[in-house]
Amino acid sequence: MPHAASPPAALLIVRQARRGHGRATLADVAAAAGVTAITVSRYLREPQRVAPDTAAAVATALRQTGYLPNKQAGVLASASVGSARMVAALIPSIANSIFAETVQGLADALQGSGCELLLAATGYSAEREEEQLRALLGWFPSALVVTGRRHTPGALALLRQAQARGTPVIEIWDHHPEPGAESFTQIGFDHEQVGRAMAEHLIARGYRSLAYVDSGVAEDFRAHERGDGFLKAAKRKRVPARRITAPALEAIEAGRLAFAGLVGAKGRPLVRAAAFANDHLACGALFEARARGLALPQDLALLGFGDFSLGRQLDPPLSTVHTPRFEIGQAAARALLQALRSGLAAPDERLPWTLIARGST
Amino acid sequence: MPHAASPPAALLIVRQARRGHGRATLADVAAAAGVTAITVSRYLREPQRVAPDTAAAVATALRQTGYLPNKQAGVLASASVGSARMVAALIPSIANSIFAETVQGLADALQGSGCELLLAATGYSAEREEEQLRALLGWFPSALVVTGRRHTPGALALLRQAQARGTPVIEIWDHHPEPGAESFTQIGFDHEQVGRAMAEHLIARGYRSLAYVDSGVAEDFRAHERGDGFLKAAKRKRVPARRITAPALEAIEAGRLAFAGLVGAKGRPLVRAAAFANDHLACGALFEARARGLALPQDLALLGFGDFSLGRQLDPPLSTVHTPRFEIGQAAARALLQALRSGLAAPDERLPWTLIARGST
DNA sequence: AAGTGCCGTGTTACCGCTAACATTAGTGCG
DNA sequence: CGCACTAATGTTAGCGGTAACACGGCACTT
Repeated sequence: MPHAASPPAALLIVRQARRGHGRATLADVAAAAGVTAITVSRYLREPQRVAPDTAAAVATALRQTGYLPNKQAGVLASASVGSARMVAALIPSIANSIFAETVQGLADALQGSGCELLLAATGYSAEREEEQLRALLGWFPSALVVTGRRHTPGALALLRQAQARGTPVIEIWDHHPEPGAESFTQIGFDHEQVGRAMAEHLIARGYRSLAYVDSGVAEDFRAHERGDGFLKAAKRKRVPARRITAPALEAIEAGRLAFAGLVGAKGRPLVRAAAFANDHLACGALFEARARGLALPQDLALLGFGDFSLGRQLDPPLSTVHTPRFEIGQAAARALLQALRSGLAAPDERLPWTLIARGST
Repeated sequence: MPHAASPPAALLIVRQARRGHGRATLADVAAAAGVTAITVSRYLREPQRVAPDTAAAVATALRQTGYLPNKQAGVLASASVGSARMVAALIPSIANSIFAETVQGLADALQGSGCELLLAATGYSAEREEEQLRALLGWFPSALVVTGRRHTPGALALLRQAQARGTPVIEIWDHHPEPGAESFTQIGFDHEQVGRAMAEHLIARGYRSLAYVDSGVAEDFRAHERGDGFLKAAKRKRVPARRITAPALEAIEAGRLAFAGLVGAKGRPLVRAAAFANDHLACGALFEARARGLALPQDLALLGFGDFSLGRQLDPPLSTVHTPRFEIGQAAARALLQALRSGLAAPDERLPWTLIARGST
């Protein structure tokens, strides 16, 4: 068993400094201002607690030294959860405009409160979500924003742990509270309900055979759920409906190709109307339909999801479901800031969507 | 002057723990494994340096305790720059698909190396960039990725400081090395050159009066530079060219409205060809032109920028400039990882773009 | 005049982890 | 058998900041 080391006195002087960076520290500022570190620290956090002339001296010293606080040290020292003012967000894909806009909303709303955003993409993989979550948690984020309500058991355990420690956990883009099972704050909407509404819209318009063109991304649960709702509603109304899956390609192109599944050998549509997992797919199908000389919506009605700006500009303009994608980010920011302030989990928020009937249905 | 406090011995016991969170620390794991903290720390960083049976005990203890390393503490302790494995990125807008894809490329390429991404949007404002930069630097990121080569003096000073301390600084989406002025690693392309190529393409096609429709975003320097190059090249070839500015709206809509500036009172085009700051603007103009019954490209040729998937699907398909938007992110990640490993600034990279002539010119 | 309370600032310890050095046992070698 | 050397682990002292408490001085009581 090793014994206690007795360091030679000279060593204390020899030991070289471990600071690799050249940045000014609180102590440097304090020295310049003729006070101690804690006074500078107080000035920065509660300026009214230091005397006016001390404050002036500190302010000067801060300017002279170009001090930038080391947040790592700050978080470590005030170990209370939430002090980090850093929010970790996990989304399926950054390149997907839907999530990009949500992140924009989140970032915008956090900006004012001095929170930084730690972002990671899961590529729609639950396993990668868990992995990323583990990495992000290493930074002790003040809050966690994850997409959807489906997680691996491991990820779920991590999220629950975090929540138990007082770190708000927000699930975005979904709203499906399960009675009994306590869960995290959900901010979004019910995708099955949207799917039902899509089917009901088409049926109300008089279309009597339907299709739902699902996303080619196997783990896009929310798109699948809309499909479930769609088929369920059609079944209830006794209208035949099928589900086909788009190829896993760039979405407009995928929509073009998926169109093949909607027409028979003679090029005539097999269904009267089709709903799509997203507007890009629908636009692709619309382009293809037009290229083949179909009259829309007489020969085939098309209904998108997402209300991307493109759909509005087409001929006929695409009927679609407007989603609060920017608002989800904003609401998530509001919810987590409130949770941080109050210490209580923020309430779920069901955000409104709208089915916008334009020319294509 | 206050004196040194002499804490009563009892106090040492009474003092409550400052740990607010309930997470296992290295010491907890060490206790469970019957070793000291440093051994666990070694196991995690250089497993080959601990004896096999110790390693086994530590591994078990890690599993039992569900230990997650506290990266704040780790970074603080190993104060060497770059140890954070966290990259801060500043982009104009997350919602803009161009930058979203770049961030996706960055995130994808960083993923493997265990780097986290700290993201902030500047909203195309240089002042906000400086502000955000200041905030991000508080986390001691291992590397900085900023967009473009124009910064406020304050931001520039911060970037230079960071670089001087050994933090790689990468400017993306631009490539315009100024001889003499040493700057940061630039990864992108020369926008003025692209603008020239756009004009030359249109002139080569035989169009003898041109317009450049600039972005409505006042601080989109790169779009302006393309316009500069465009006008310069036209002037050199003695072809009349004007610059008009799109309204600051959603881009497709803005393109529709900008179209008004391209036609005279009688609805006839004032120019033979127009180039646009981005594909969305061009698509908007294309929609409007088609709606007014113009023949494209006979009555008016349209040239976009960016090669968004939409343009490929239109009739006529949009001629455009393909940009390496995903690759810029990837290259930035590669560059900064290399810089971190080597300790030297990574070399500039000029990434290739391509002018793709489709049907609209 | 002594007690009370507050104001402004300082001292100390500690957050969780790691660099630097210390210490022990074991191994090879002349 | 003593010595150098290595392998494995430990001790100590930080990193830069903040919580908790200490303490002198002053104003205000009574």
